Amino acid sequence: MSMDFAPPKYAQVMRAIQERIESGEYAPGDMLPSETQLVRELGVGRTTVVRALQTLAMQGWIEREHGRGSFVKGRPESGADRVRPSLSTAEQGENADSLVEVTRVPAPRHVSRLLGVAERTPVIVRKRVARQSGVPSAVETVWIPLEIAVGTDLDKPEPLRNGIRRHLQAVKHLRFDHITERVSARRPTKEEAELLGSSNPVLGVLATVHDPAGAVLLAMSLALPGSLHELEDVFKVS
Amino acid sequence: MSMDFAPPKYAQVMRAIQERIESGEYAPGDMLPSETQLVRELGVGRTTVVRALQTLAMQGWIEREHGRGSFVKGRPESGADRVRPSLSTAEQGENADSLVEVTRVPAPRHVSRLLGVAERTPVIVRKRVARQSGVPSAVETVWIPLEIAVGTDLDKPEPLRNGIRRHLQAVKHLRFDHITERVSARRPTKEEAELLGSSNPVLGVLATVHDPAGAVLLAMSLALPGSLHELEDVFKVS
DNA sequence: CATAACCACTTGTGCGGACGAGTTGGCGGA
DNA sequence: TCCGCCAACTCGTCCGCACAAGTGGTTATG
Repeated sequence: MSMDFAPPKYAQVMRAIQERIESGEYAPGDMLPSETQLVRELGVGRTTVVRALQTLAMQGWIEREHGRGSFVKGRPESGADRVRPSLSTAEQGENADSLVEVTRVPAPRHVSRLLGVAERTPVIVRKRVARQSGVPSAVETVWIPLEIAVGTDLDKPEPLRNGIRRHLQAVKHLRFDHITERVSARRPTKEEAELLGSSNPVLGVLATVHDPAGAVLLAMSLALPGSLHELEDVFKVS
Repeated sequence: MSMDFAPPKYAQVMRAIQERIESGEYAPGDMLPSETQLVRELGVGRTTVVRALQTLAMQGWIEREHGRGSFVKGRPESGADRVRPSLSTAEQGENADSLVEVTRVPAPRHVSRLLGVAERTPVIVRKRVARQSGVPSAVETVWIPLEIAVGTDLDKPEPLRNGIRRHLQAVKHLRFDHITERVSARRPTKEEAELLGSSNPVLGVLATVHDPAGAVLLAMSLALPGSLHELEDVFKVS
């Protein structure tokens, strides 16, 4: 009668141990019960316990030392995902305020390079201003090839409430697979300076969005005022 | 007689399959031999084959589909490690040309924050200029607490041939565990502008280096001219 | 002809047992 | 006292077997 969908036992063992770590019952540095003890306590085979422990070790929850035991390390840090400005730009919903203009122009040289099309091929440009509590905090310029934009609302001057990624996903089933992003420092262009209300240095982000096959779906150029944005990153040495 | 150090069998199975993928014998999309076939071919138990295949799947070499088979995906991409300017600064060897000055000064406010010491605590400052084919490409200012610098050559105005990390490792057995890095855009300071020969916008990098316990070993502030540096990053969506 | 049952294949999970090897502490002999 | 050996513990690997469950093609049935 019951749905009776049981996760595999080794996963249950993992969960049990993770919960004890998170609750503090097993503190960092503590030795875990030995495999044999866990077998008795949990009523499963050693194969199962070992599989659970080895997976936890791979994920960084515990450390295993041959001949000594298994030791708690703590909840693994997720690698502290960096903030990805281009990803926010792809996700962010638009409103009448943020959308500056939508035009169709021949692709300038640097954009045609990013999109992999011939120079001066017509492309759609969506220009937007992101604001934080009213203050302009970024100018986002998105370049979309016509083949991609056709049949969507990307070339229409109305705000996309759900953002670019969700719109393309819903209307044309296009999947954003990965993004390459290049960050530098530069002066804002004249237009960016006007929209931002300042010509102080900006972080210039150039990004291309790719589908699973690696083809470029669209490109974007962001101007983030240096006084408002810091991109933080934590990483292990060697 | 022989050293006769044999890696575990499951690792040998993994290697065998990886090699066949890299050689092209198994092309992306191909179905791998079934577990039973591998058992017969390689003369090991199914447990061993399964462990190898499941590990390969976790690492992204292959995909496994219940009831259908295992399929080649290809060599997993390493996540395309981003360039870490602060890491280069820690590793880079110095020479008479690059070292600008080594002084002892009271920590200014923002540095004392980074180092977690009281304002105006004396600290060592090493200032260097990185060059690429003669052109100044970065100004690197490193701030080191006295406790760390004592007993090392960090407070001496001679170039450290092997770089800061290796020097601290060799002399005081201090291990660099992780680094947090914050990137922004700003104008260079007057001194940076002089050393760089330009006052165009720079990427400003503030970084702190931590030991395994999380304690701050040193801090650094880098000025990378925007016209010379792009930080590239590739990442998966969602 | 459409459908259902069946079969041969695949991977997923689980058990018990076995042996190897590293670690630790205690016990006895020198 | 000091040192070496050994037993008892730990994890690492491997095996054979078993059964569940998903997939795809063939065959029997209505």
